[in-house]
Amino acid sequence: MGTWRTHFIGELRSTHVGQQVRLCGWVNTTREHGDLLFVLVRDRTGVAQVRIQQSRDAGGDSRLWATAVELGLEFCVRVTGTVALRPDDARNPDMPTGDIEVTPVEIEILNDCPPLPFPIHRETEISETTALKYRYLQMRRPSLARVIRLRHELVLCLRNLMSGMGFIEIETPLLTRSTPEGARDFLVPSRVYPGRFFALPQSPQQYKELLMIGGVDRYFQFARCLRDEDARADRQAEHTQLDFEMSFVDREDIIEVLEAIYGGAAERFSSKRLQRIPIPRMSYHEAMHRFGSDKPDLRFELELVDLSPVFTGCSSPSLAKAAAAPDEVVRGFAVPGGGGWSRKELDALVDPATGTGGIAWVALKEGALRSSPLKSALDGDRLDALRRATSAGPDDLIIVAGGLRRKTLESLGRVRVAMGRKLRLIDEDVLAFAFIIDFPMFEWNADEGRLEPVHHMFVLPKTEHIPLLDTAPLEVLTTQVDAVCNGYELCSGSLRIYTPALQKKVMGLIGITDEDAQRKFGHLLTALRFGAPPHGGAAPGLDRLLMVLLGTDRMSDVVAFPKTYSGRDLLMDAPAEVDPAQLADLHLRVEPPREGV
RNA sequence: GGGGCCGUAGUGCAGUUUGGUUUAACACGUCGGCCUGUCAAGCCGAAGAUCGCGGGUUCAAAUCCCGUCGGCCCCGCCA
Repeated sequence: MGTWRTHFIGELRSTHVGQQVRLCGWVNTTREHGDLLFVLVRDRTGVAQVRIQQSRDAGGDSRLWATAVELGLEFCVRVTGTVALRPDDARNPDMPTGDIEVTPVEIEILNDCPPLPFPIHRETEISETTALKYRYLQMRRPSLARVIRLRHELVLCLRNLMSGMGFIEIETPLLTRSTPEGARDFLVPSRVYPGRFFALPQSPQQYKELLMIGGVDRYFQFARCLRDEDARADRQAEHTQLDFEMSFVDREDIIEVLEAIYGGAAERFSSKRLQRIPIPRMSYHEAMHRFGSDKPDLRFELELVDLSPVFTGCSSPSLAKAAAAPDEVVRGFAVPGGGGWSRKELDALVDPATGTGGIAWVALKEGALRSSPLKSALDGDRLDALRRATSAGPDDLIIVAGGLRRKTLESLGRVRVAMGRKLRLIDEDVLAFAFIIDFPMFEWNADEGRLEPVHHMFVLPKTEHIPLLDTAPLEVLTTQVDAVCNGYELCSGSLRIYTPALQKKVMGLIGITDEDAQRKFGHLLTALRFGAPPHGGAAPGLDRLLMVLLGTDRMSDVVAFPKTYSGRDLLMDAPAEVDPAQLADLHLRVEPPREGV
């Protein structure tokens, strides 16, 4: 405990009565009653009451009183005194330390404190700007303090778990090289090599493969991953992954590790119950077609169904085409009770700015068509067929979309989630984990006219699909496995390509020339030649895991010092300009932003 | 790159739709006073706001318009 203090405040109980204690902390609140003053002092473990009396004839101490009345909120103090039992009628059963109070012999003001930008002891809402600027004060509030502590305990638990399973923790460089593909890199200019740059890692992907080639066999690390892309509520420029990799394994072995991680974390750190045990698996194809997402929220239904038969040969040219074309779909679902929604509510469903363009709706009233932009296409018995296909009730709303497969399914998926929220179908006490498997290897990038990897170029295809690389690369499925929960992607993993020939072939398919491959990935291709073992791994995101365990939808709620939506650090005021001499050292010259670029 | 919401004392907010009876309200905090068992203590009083910034419309702007800055959220982006 050291010499500064004898006890943590939150541990004081009636068993300490009579003991001399010395406590350090902050003034949580003060309450003055003429001759009697109550000061609540708080440290990270809790709050306890200190009682000071003024009148000497009642045992008061004028010097002590003079100090005590000076105390303001959040003064940093040390209190030396005796733990006393409170009178029976003055105990506070709502307070862990509510049976006792401290009678001080000395109160030392270690540091005073100006009026606060926001209250600490009362957890009022704070604007994001103020909260982030004074994050160290927000951290004194029990709610954030608890999250930060929980994050530590989760990390500790996972570290022990990984070590127990034979993984060893290895740090990989933060200063590394930029590689093509993937997100935009954060760059660090080299002073020693003019015109050259380090990149901060988007993930330790190549290093961990090199560790396997190095015979490490089982590696893990809590890795910071940095990507210079725009934020989302669940996405910061930097985040942490429990990165791991293992040799001589199948996909099943990776899933086993992930089950241990997620099972352990959910059991120890969440009061929510697992929806299904063991964690169910679903193919990418099934997830996209049933839920319109590769990270489906399985806490509610509203599943997408095939509506092609309903619209085959209908009078709407786009739906008729979508029902027939092999690369298009027509799907939809019924929204219970949505038939009576206003035109405004219905129009809000279809907004290209929110990624729900191309959505159509059919509003029913007492089983009949109330209104729909598809009215003319629902001639004859098509309306009945649509009702049957979606199992729609008489006053439901039916959501319909047809068009290019991926875009249409994703639009439907967004509407599905919006409807799940609007109708409050989501059970907040559930953790609906799933493993998504059998991802395609590539998707077609129409803008650039080339194949690009769905995950990354190191993913090993399923063995039986390797021949398809030559004949039908878009049909190749891989060993990738994603862990999802409550609509969030928590983790991505896979077996990796471990022969130089296959790796070169995949690089060629995505348009990397042999020359480029050698220049940018020569280190890896060379390493693969030296008896690289079959290997694979995954990288569970720590921040997102905490989010679902705690039930928050904002990553900044689980990070000690988060950035703003636009990527600034309001506390340190970063990014910031630097001294011209620093730029000169780095051989850099700053040009003002160009207009309209 | 595109779209939406927000910005009013230290903090959180009302007022903005329909410009003028508003001296910009309320709560917490701050300051002063009262109070011997409070625990979101209570009671009385006071100070504290060029309504994010710039421009415009108008007899008159927190309120309407344009621009800009900042925060939040979505699409794109994020292997």
